[in-house]
Amino acid sequence: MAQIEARTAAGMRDFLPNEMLKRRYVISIVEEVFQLYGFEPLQTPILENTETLLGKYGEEAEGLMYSAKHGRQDEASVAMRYDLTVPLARVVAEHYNEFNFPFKRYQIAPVFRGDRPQRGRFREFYQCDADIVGVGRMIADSELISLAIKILRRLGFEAFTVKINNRKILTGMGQYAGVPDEQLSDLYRSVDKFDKIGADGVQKELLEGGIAEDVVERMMTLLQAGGSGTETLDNLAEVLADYEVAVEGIDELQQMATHLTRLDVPAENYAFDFTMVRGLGYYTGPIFETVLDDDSIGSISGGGRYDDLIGIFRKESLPTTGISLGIERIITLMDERGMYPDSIGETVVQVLVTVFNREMQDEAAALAMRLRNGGIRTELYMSDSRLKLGKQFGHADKKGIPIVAVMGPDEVEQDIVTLKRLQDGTEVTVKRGEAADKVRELLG
RNA sequence: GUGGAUGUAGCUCAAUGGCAGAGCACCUGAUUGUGGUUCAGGUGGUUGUGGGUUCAAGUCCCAUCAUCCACCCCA
Repeated sequence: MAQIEARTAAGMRDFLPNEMLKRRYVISIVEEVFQLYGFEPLQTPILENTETLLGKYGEEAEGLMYSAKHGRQDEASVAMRYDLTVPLARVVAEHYNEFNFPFKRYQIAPVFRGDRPQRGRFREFYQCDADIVGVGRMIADSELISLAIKILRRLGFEAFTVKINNRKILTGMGQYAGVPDEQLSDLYRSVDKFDKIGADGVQKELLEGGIAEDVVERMMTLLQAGGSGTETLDNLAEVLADYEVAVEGIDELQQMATHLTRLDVPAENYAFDFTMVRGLGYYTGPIFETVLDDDSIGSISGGGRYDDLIGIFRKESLPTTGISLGIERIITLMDERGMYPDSIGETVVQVLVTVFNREMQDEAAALAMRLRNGGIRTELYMSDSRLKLGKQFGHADKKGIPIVAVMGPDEVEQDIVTLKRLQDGTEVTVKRGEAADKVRELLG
């Protein structure tokens, strides 16, 4: 029988133990800060009814969605979630009467997209979302930005900027430019490329899109008017004064600027950027995106207000805003920059208890239990081949276990144990009863 | 979905159409109470897969699959 080739499916990854330790470190910090801001955990199924997921996107979503089949054909079709936002909207509608609003939840969980894999782009990846349901005021959006900044700082990032824009302003600009509604998405797409293709590139695309030359000229001026001061907004408000929706959007950003100061967000950490669009069609108000000042990897967090989404599942919608941390990118960056504390290490094991020979097996097991009962993460050596201390030390070394315990005939006779710290070769003998405390001391 | 590049040992990669190799990793020993360093030896291959050209194919041709890169898209 031919062997089956051992490999993950396209775009899927294994996380081996040493990677898991890093991922868990990042996730634990993110989760801790979510809770500091009063968000509560939520878990939803990986599979949802296909109808739920198709919700708003129809055929658009179909191309990227994994459908899930089983032997029975006579049930409603289900598919794997491609984000955590649509399931949240479903949860809110389904459990509406069980919640007190505002409802603040976070969720860190895998999602699936049948995209073609590329660097930093996988078919299974983690999303890390915090959302506030039931508040239309700008304090909610502002708190999300404060939250994201707090998390990034805790993880060790310093030079970054949250770009802020408002869909209402973009809509107003579209009206100002005289772009018909059905061409608005083309306009946004071009504007969004500003970082990549520059002002000239955007200008060219807009002209090719059939927008009049003088309008393009004026739009280019508007787009490049970003900055963190509210005077930026004032200037924009003058130009767009005739477009109600734009005025509303500008006013929202002005409110946010005030809130952000109160929420410990310094002016150098955010900027209004009218070229920032974000792809999602469901945003209705403020949108935000975080980029590192010293790396071109793209955004490491993003979000915005989507007041209409819950309306897909309920007669009346609820104002909602949310933020998503690009945790896969964040982890990639932290790997590249070595931003993990040394304490994470390569293994969870703190001590390897060696087995001197088969006769000493029970003594070794007893010592392992003594250490475990003392709160030390302990591996008891086991092997089907000949027991050799050198091999056991080698095992500890390769695995990154910091301390090795040796208990040979001499130690048993004197009721002691030899502990060796591999890193610097420090070796001590202690009474067995004091082993756990001594290990803790050696670990520093 | 479009275009390009690359597939050789577990990993990183060599090999003018002419005996499939190196480094690292792994295993054994030097070392029967101690890892890393060193030294000696060893395991490991249907060269992604299927066809074709040739006396001869890792190498050339076709197809296919996979990976990577740039687009498209990115809920």
